[in-house]
Amino acid sequence: MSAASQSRPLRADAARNRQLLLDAAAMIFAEHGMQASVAQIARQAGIAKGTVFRHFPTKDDLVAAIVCDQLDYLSAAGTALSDAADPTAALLEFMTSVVELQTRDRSLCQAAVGIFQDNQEIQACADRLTKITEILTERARLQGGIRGDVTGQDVILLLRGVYQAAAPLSDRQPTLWRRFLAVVFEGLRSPAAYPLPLPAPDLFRSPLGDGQSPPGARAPTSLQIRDDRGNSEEP
Amino acid sequence: MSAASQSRPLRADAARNRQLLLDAAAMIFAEHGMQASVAQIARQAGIAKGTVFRHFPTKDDLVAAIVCDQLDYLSAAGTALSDAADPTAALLEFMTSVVELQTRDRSLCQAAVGIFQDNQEIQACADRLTKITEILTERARLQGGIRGDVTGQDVILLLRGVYQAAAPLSDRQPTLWRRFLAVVFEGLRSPAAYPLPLPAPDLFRSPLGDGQSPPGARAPTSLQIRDDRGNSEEP
DNA sequence: ACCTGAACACCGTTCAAGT
DNA sequence: ACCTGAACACCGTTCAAGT
Repeated sequence: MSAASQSRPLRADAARNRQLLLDAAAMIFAEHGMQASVAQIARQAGIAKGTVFRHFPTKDDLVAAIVCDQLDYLSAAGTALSDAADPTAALLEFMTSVVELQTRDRSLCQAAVGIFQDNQEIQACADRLTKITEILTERARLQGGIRGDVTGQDVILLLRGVYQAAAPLSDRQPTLWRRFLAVVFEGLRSPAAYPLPLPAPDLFRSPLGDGQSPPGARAPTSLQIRDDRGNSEEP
Repeated sequence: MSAASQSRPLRADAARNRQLLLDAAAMIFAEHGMQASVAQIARQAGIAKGTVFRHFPTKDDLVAAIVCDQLDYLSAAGTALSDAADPTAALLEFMTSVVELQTRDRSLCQAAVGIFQDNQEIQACADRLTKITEILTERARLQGGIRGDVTGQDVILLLRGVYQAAAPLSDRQPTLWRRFLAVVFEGLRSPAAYPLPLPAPDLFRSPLGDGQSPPGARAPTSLQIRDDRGNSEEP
């Protein structure tokens, strides 16, 4: 379902092997994270190691394919909530789903850091997810449930943070992320006591801000105590 | 300075090599993260690869030694702030320092997940840091600056989250973490709109809660929308 | 005691040889 | 076209041989 509509259709055995490979990879990455070996996945799928690299030129590409499926799943979950009666509650429910999936699949969050940057396919999926998150965020913002200077980008990245905050204890306290999600959501709530420092993050094309600029950008430095020479990009 | 006071002193050349090794490792880990190869570090230090494993039985132990130094640095920074005039501002300044160090040294945060669990040395350092963080947190709490159900454990783990949230964009927007730190700190502020779900995390010995129990534990489920069957530990 | 470098079992990746 | 498995350059780790 991920990158199927390319060139001409695969040969029967190739298509079969590809599916076996994807299934095996999804299973093993979910359990052991993306540091699981290609050999292990190939064994699980019942194909030769070399075949893996025929379907995906690099291990990262294989991870990317799996991650894309999950990002799309989250995009769908977000879309389903995009006309909910209570936008703020919908946003929280969406955020819950995102962290929940991360805890179920260890590779999702790991992959985000390493591959996000240059992988084309994952970029497209991430963009879709960002877009729907932006919609949910804006609805909650217009409802007055969350502060005015928060963007969908903020939300997505913060959800990565929520999962990672709880990750060190995930085996001993597997639902601890709910606590941290509550803290973060509390921080997003209206009314805002202090404006956020720095402009909102921008995952998209341009180095910083083009097209529709994010709403709450360029707030004064607020409560930052140490010297923060504001929004200097590259040093 | 880390684990020096063990058994009898090292031979002159061994002590010298150990220091060269630690310096090289600190430099290279900071720059490339802990996935930098042992060979690279040995080369930088000007010693043989085998010598690395004579001083540190495993690569993780080497990482742990470096990380411990940094945890101790943060503990010292926290101690220096433990009698500041404004406890809430002190806590925020401390939190800023912690995230700042993580952005300067990529290995710190990475190591926390993988090694925290079973490494003795790192446990001791982390415990010290947790203790001083607890002190700073309690002072801010008593001042009324942050909500009553937040612990030092929460703060430490959330700081990991703040860094990780900003990590995917750290090369393009290197100070973005300040924005996310502001969101999280806002979530910790008083007064609390809703109580936090789940008991506070507990990095220490016991599976859950012994000795001095954390303050705000066992709050009702608050705003969680989806089914959260509360604080069930192992499923 | 400590250092060294060859050796080992792994890893991701490549590619000639098969069907 | 696609699959296979041997081969390659790497990795962390071990250890006999040196001083």
